[in-house]
Amino acid sequence: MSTQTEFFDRPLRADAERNRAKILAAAAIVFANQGLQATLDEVAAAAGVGVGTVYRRFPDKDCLIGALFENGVDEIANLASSANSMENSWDALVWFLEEALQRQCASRGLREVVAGSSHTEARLDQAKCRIAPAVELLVERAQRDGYVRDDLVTTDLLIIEMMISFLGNKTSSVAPDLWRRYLSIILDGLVVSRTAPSVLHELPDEMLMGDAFRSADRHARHHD
Amino acid sequence: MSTQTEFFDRPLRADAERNRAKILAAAAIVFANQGLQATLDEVAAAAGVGVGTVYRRFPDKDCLIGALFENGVDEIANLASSANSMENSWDALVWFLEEALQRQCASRGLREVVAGSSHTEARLDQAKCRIAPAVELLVERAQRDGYVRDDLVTTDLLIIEMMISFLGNKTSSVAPDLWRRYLSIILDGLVVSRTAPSVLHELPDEMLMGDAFRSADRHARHHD
DNA sequence: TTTAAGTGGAGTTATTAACTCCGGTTATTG
DNA sequence: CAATAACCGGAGTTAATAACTCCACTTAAA
Repeated sequence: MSTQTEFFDRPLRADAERNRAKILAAAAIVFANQGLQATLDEVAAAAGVGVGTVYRRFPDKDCLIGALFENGVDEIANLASSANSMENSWDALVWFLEEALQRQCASRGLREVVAGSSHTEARLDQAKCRIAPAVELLVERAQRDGYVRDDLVTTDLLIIEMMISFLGNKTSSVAPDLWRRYLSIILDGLVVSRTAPSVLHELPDEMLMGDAFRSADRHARHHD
Repeated sequence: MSTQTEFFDRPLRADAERNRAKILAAAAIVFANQGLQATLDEVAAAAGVGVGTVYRRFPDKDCLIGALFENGVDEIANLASSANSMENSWDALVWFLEEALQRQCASRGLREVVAGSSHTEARLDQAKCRIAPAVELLVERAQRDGYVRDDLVTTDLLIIEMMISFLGNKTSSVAPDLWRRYLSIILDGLVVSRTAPSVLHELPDEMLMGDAFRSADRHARHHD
């Protein structure tokens, strides 16, 4: 993180820069838990500053969202690119899904930015648009190499990511890694052939039993 | 549908009963498309009556939701029970998932009622509680019979249903049967062994290519 | 010491959605 | 064909919510 905000402007006063950092840190947590619909008043409270301070540093909500998530979205796009330069195409696919989903499942805000349409920031849309083509490449390569069933369409992967990250957000407060179970199951459904039971991925440990299930969405307040 | 609303009360006047039916029909459509957050004003408009008429027949929103979805929730619970009396336990599981998901994917309101916690109607919760145990039985039987991998936990199925129905709602306006693709993939991931590629379920036709994907959630306005 | 920069948070404004109210209409009944 | 009780529409009320502003006060830094 640089110690100043805009390169061609006077740097912020020390306390102002400190507050800016507090705001971003608080916003990361608040938006991760509640999604983009969280109030800037809540962010301010979490940061221990007044709303005014938030609005002085970030003209409006979208700017804060932009500043907060441009790295995250970019990072996911980069993951897909990096994966494309791995030697084994199946490992690349799995690696990408795990890395990308880990991030999106841990932050509802990030998921909504990647999946959604509810912001004005051009830089986010721009970064978002880099994701799909790279993922499509990943799928095509894994198909060519005979790992992935060939009736799969490249967009299927994007949809699967969307499903899993949705689930991940819903259950993150109760069982942060639960989504890995369903990723495993889906991966087993994507491969071309499985010769014996032993080839099945062992399902990740973390699971939800009985009552814990019901409490899962009582935790995730607000909408769906 | 009976021609009167309450058995021990004077029957409604003919026009009132007609309007009641119109309201329920309109509400079914509106809640299916928009989810439970739709306004009763919108329902009234869709029914071609005034809001007052809606509120005269249904004291509040929850009552309308209750009247509208008790059948639906009950029906899903019954599906699970019926499935349990089918001879082949794998067919039973698949049949239940297809039937239940068809209903929940076609109505965002129904999905929210089944998955969610945002209503006051006791009758709905009551019916809802019948679903989980029946599904758990289904899973256990299919596992005992060696169809389903035994590291699966019974609640996994409920979570899978939740994931798929979420996706189904998001894409229903663009590709109503798209969810079937992902059900197929997941089913392939649930079975204990697949001996050859030919054993893979053929993925359902309907798929989403390129641009259609982006437009999918622009259609599904509101929230997630 | 001076002052420009920064701060908090009460207050403003706009929107939204649930629900009420009442003057006018219509089905039913004797 | 009244008479009337039931019903109707939809403007209006109320309450909540969230984005954003404003200004009297504080503080870093030159």
